[in-house]
Amino acid sequence: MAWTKIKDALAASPGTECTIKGWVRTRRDSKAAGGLSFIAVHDGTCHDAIQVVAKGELDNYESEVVKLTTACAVEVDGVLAESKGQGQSVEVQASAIRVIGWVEDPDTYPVPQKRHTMEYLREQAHLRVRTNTFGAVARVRHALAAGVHRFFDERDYYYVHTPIITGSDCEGAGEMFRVSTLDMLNVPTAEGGVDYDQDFFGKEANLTVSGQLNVETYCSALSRVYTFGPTFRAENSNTSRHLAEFWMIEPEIAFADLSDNWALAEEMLKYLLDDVLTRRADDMAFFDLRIEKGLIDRLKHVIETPFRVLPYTEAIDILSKANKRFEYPVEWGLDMQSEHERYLTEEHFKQPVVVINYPKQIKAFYMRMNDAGTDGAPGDTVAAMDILVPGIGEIVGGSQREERLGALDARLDEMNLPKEDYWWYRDLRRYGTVPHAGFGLGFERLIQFCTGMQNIRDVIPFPRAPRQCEF
RNA sequence: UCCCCUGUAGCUCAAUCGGUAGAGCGAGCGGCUGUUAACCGCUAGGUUGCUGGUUCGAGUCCAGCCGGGGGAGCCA
Repeated sequence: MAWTKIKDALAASPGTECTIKGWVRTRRDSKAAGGLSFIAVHDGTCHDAIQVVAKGELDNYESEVVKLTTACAVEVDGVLAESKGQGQSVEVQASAIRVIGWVEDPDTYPVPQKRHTMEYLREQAHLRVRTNTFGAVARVRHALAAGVHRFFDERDYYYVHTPIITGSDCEGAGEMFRVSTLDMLNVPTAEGGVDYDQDFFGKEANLTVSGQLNVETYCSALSRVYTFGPTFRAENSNTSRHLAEFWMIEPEIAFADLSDNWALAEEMLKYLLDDVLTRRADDMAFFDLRIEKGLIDRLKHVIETPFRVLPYTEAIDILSKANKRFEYPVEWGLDMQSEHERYLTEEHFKQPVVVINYPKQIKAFYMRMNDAGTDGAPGDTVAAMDILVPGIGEIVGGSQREERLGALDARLDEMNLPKEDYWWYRDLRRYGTVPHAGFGLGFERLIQFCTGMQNIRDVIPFPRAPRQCEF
């Protein structure tokens, strides 16, 4: 039962006896000295495969070893030795090779050892993790997720499991997926509409688009909390930066204002970048070499540079004076478009930028109203922030929340939102309300930022997007 | 949802003005070599996304449908 992980075998001393288990990447044969084969075997425990050296004297050399192809599963007994060849320090001199699982038809194996396009591999999502690139993405994704929990745990933030199914339709962050057990061919009606009273929950239910409103309730008792789970948006967006199902990290801090908020976001991003560069140095070196040249330097630059904090009003000023023709208009009160955000973070500042204090009309009802005249703005602003990073654009969106019941109600009225739908959210402002703030970080966009992967569908194991729900 | 590009061997792509379907990689077999993006030779592999139309003749032109990609919007 006991065997050695390839990660450990590669770090062990020559002379060590071991058994490894894994899958064949490549096999190269030599006729020298009665037969000699070099088999690269990987088991996913690290980026590299280990080289197994199989000699012709093995019992099953002619019958099995020389017939091994990419993806065959094998178990190898042997002793570690300093490699006589270039390219690796140690290798396994095999004393026995047992084939655990053959590839039934190597000619039609969908992921042979050759170059593939990302688009093709996306159609082979169940097999693509066997490639260098997707194995590295999977390990980096894990490292980032583990880093998120460690970061928060070290700072006394509690992980709160907010619900996936939500009965409130007031999250207001986009189109939702309906959850229902009603017979679609025979929908019960009442008063001209669907009678949701007969549905599973006795009311309309949807998949969550954000855990924020729920996590605020726990923030109002535990002080520092976060959620980290899947969220769902039924938007018909077809881009390399959007998914219908994606994971989001949403901390919420009590007794905090907007500056505490971006400080936490900046600290977390830098912590995670440093963490992944250290813990997954092998995979990050691969991304730097094969996916995006200069990736590691770019990330180190982000770690070392303080984020630039920029009021929205000032950002509009910079954009309107920029010597650049934009497709969309730049005007105070309009939301910034991708091209504007990209200009600020990629061309003007060339570093992550925290844009704060947006006009209230382009932001959500729960964001805290700023005092009139903040930043010299010509209109009302709210304590919102977006963090923009080169290459991705918006990676974090957050705000200080409106903790004053009167101001919150005024915003609900302004936006024609029925107060009764928000009864439990309003209760938080009635019973021991405190200033608090939080943000959402798109986990897949963070992985894109860390790996240089161009398409968000390639940093999640099984992407869900419009007309894409295979596997 | 909008704009643009695209669909040919397992994969990546050629195929001139509409005139008999090609290569590389991968795979199989053989050769060579402590090999490592190995190398050399041979072999197999095709309803050109689907349906219809124009034509003596369609991978190529036209229409519809389906799939894939890039950009935009929406956002994280």
